[in-house]
Amino acid sequence: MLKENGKKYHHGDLRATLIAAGLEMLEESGLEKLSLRAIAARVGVSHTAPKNHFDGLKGLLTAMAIIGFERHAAEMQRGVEDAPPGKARLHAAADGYVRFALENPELFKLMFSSPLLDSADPALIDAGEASYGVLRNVAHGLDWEKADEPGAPFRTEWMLWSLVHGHAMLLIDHKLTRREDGTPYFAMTDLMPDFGYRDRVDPNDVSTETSVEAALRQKSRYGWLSSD
Amino acid sequence: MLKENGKKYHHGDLRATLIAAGLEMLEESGLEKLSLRAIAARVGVSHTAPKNHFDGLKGLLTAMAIIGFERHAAEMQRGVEDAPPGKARLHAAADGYVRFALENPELFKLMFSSPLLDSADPALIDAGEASYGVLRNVAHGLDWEKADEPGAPFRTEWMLWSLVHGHAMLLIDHKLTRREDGTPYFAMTDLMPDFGYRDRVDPNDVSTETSVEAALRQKSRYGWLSSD
DNA sequence: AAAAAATACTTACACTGGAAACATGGAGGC
DNA sequence: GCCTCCATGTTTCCAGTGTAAGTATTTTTT
Repeated sequence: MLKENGKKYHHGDLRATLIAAGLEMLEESGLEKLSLRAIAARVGVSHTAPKNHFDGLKGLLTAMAIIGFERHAAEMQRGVEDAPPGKARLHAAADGYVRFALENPELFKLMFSSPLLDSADPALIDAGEASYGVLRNVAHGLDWEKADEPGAPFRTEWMLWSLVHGHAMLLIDHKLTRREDGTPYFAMTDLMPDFGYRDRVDPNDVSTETSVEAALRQKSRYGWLSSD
Repeated sequence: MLKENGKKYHHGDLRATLIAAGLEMLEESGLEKLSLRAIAARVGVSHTAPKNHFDGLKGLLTAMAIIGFERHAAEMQRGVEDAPPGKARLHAAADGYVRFALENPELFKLMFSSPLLDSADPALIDAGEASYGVLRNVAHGLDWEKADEPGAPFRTEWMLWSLVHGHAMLLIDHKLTRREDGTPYFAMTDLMPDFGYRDRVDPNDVSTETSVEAALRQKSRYGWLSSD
């Protein structure tokens, strides 16, 4: 019933506890030093116990990345909802994207470290798409020179995503100088041309979609691929 | 003199051979599966032999990343020199940046995986700055709404770098759909607003530099930091 | 020729993730 | 109440990793 150390043989909610401990240790010691054995030890369980809940280390990391994408989406969505409709929402989403990356650098790197994750996990793909969807919604309001050229709206989505993701990555890797307090010198707004904004654009309206765009949308799941 | 297997005790040029073998195996099997022992085995040498030429695995990976930055710079520079002065050089450099990343995805990831590298290595920093310098030279010709706002030219450099780097990263991580033949759907030109271009801008002309920009330049070494 | 330095090897250690066999305890059927 | 089933966690073992210490060999210098 009770083991000599007072702990029960069955943990109760080992799966959630392992994920939480993993997320803690991830930001504490970095992705490189994270090990299955260390996480299990912190929880007070043998290093093979996680096998019952995850498919090895890769499975645990994947579960952690899913939480990451959910928080990432929430961080952006919160800003979007607090901002008035229009261009302010574009800026809120973009800044939220970078803010999350700066506040959770190791988790952010994990989320985009495909070789360590089970890229085929449907839950991971869904979480990633949901996160990307927030950015996608504001990108569809963007008005610029190439907003009506062939391949739009992917052209617009991917331009915005590349800009935001690149800035986040370069900041995390310490390739871009920051201020004394660690904040970036430029907000995403400062690095964006003064795009126009079309209000009330429905990203799911496919009535004007060309055949090429439709094929792209089917195939790409809005930019996310299910496997490498 | 000769060992029983016919090989000499001294290799001759072990350092260069290890780097070459590491670069081969990197693109063959990926960064995750790369090990010091495997590289040494391919060269036909004991797994501790590299210790005489590199500071452990981190040292070897750093040497490989330096080669990577040199090739990266060369790939961009080649395109720049073949293009006529002006905006064409911007496009050539940007496309070269992405092309290198797509042709050497594992090496590119290694170059920006700071925890695996010796970020303080002066040779690594120099190589990284030289590579960034190619992009920086064309960025200084860019003319856009914010080319004269506070913080320029860093504002312009970092905007361009973020856009290009983000697109390369997302393509490598298979987050953006590609064409059947593996090439991206959009060239960097397609993802850039129609920037104007000012010919004959000298990026090293500091005569009009503000004090803030000067401080940034001193501190950042043009965006590259020597340590994490 | 002798001494010194560079280079590579052998051995050993503390880690890692994973597989296999075993122990425990809760849940549902009788 | 009892008993079996099975989810859960443990123990033990294995192959593989990077690194350090001490040793052997070759080259270079003195």
